[in-house]
Amino acid sequence: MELTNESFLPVSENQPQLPKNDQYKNVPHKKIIRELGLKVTQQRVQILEVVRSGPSHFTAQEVYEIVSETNPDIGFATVYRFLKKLSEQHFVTEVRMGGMPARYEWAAKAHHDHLTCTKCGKIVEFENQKIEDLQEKIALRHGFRLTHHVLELYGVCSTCQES
Amino acid sequence: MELTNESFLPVSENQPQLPKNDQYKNVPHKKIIRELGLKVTQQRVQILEVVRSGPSHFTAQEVYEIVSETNPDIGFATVYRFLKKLSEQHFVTEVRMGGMPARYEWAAKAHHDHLTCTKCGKIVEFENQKIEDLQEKIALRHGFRLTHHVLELYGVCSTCQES
DNA sequence: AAGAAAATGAAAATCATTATTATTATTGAT
DNA sequence: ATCAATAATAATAATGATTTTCATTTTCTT
Repeated sequence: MELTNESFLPVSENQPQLPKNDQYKNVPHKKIIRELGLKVTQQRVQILEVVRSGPSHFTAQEVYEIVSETNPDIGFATVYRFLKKLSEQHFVTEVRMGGMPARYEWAAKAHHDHLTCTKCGKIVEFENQKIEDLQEKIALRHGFRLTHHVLELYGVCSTCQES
Repeated sequence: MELTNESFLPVSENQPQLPKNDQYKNVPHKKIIRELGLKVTQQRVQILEVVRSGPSHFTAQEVYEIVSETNPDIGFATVYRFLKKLSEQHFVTEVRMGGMPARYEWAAKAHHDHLTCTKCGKIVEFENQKIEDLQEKIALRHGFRLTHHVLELYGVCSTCQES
């Protein structure tokens, strides 16, 4: 496979469609990969491109399929390994539920939590500073230094309540 | 295998060692199984006995091993299937992390959340009514009827911070 | 007690995740 | 720019948790 530095990324590399409040908004993929202490490879850049500009909640399989359109030679394990690295260092958040494959989400943007409808799967994102503050307090009270958290609310959305 | 109704449960069936605030404290295992819409079997009663009086965070494997001491003929799938039923109806909470086996917890007791040390795995339980209230508010604001939630805080405990 | 329906145990099947390995690509020093 | 050292890759295979299958047994109703 022969790809020049320019050719493999149809979309601009340095300004992916990230949420406005992403603290890494203007940081190129390559820089992030280096911050992780990893070598910059085409595959990783391509994966980051999808992760940072694609849908907000994705499985490794989904990322793999999207990247495959650009680079049919990429391996699933490569995607998986890299997502794991990203989540270890909290660049992405990993959420596991039921027997489902893990879902990932670019986490460097402003933090938020999820409200999920158990009937239709609809996901609403929300943020609540009061809850965040209370969490900090609780952690401190128990002598913990907080690194991250998972808050997932489950319920039935208004549409599904009608049936 | 022949077991009478009396013999397979060395510990009293109707008053397991449950937390004081368990809303099902005085409800016999059998009644709970019926509430689930399931038939009452020895196996399910035995599993409930372990789930309700055993350790607070357990894997299916752990329950299986404990029940096996009483009933060596029980199958792992039976334990697994029943725990799944229990979690579907929120009698137990299922938490999955990393590639680890799912951990379950009797959930009918007073609700609480977890603060987990990512270094040593120590788990601290806490409850915070303010957070619960805020969650309700958020759900209502989005038109959801809340059924349950998962709040897991991760950090480093005081002991591990020293190293 | 008898029949219909559900549950069980054992095993096989599935699926997500991780490890292995031979090959290829990246990096930093020349 | 080129080279050697090192890391990353793709393709498997391996692992391990979870789920399904199915022949048999048990429960629940009548």
